[in-house]
Amino acid sequence: MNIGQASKASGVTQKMIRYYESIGLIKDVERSENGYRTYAPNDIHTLAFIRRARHLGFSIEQIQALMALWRDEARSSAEVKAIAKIHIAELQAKIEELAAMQRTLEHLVACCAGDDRPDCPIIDDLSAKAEAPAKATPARSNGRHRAQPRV
Amino acid sequence: MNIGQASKASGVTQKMIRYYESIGLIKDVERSENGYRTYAPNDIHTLAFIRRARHLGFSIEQIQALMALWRDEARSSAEVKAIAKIHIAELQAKIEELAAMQRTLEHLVACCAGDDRPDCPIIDDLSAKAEAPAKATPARSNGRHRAQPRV
DNA sequence: GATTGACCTTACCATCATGGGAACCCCCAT
DNA sequence: ATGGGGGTTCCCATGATGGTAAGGTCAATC
Repeated sequence: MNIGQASKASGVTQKMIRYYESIGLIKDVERSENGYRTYAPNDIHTLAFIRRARHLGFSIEQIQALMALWRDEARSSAEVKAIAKIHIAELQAKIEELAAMQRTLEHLVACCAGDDRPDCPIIDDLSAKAEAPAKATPARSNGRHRAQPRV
Repeated sequence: MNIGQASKASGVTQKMIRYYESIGLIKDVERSENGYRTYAPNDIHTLAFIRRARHLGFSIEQIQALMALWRDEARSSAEVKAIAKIHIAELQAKIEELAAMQRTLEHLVACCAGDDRPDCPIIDDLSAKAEAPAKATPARSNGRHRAQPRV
């Protein structure tokens, strides 16, 4: 099975299949005489595993660990669970970060008339020089740790 | 005021100040004879604006639009509000995507014994070949549009 | 006057996972 | 032999950020 077939069967793009091979996430696959990569059903299975793990937001590094456990007959489910729990915590952190932004914005939007006049609490907030906190949403610990968050 | 002072005063790293200049988000600033960038209080204000907008998760492109409105005396608050609403929707979409991952993972983790034995529903799910959906979380439309989500 | 150290400059590389495209090779059918 | 639909490698781009190296500048201290 060539890479095009493997891509369709696994749902992973050809581009990414080659990338996963190049970074060692999957082993270098057999080549036929013309240099084409040749995939066995087992390889497709592996690729689909990766696709599903990516779909759940696992990083390549985490997937590497998961695949090692997958192959390991003597694994303990505790190890797998630990990785999953870490990822859940990562997702939770990210969600909270985004939700905090959203909350602030919702508040500002609610305060903004949204008409033809230039007066705008959103702009005011962004251009504010360390004003006193608003009374409507008091002392809410919204975990601002990074000044420049990666979004 | 040199870039170091400007960085401290605005909370934007020197690196990012130069970057913002290079991409045209802020105008090329005055240079003193030795080639050092020189910042006026107004520039600091602009940088702080950018920092706060980034903190709310606005993209550089959106910030460009927000800053144009900020400078525009004849702006309508509706224009600002529109940008903010778009961003709120983006945040919402992202949050839902992550929450869907989290929900699935929570379910799998709850099903996993997490002991010394290798049997693991998490691994089983990842390596599954298009099984029937679980009954515990039925037919939930969790918006899976991208096969390989950017997380 | 010379050295030190804090500051500034540009330029390049790395991140993370992914897509796009060019230039080229291979195979099969018309 | 020509065309088309595979495949291959290599380079570049994304977005926003950090790191580092090699060098210029300045003020203070020895």
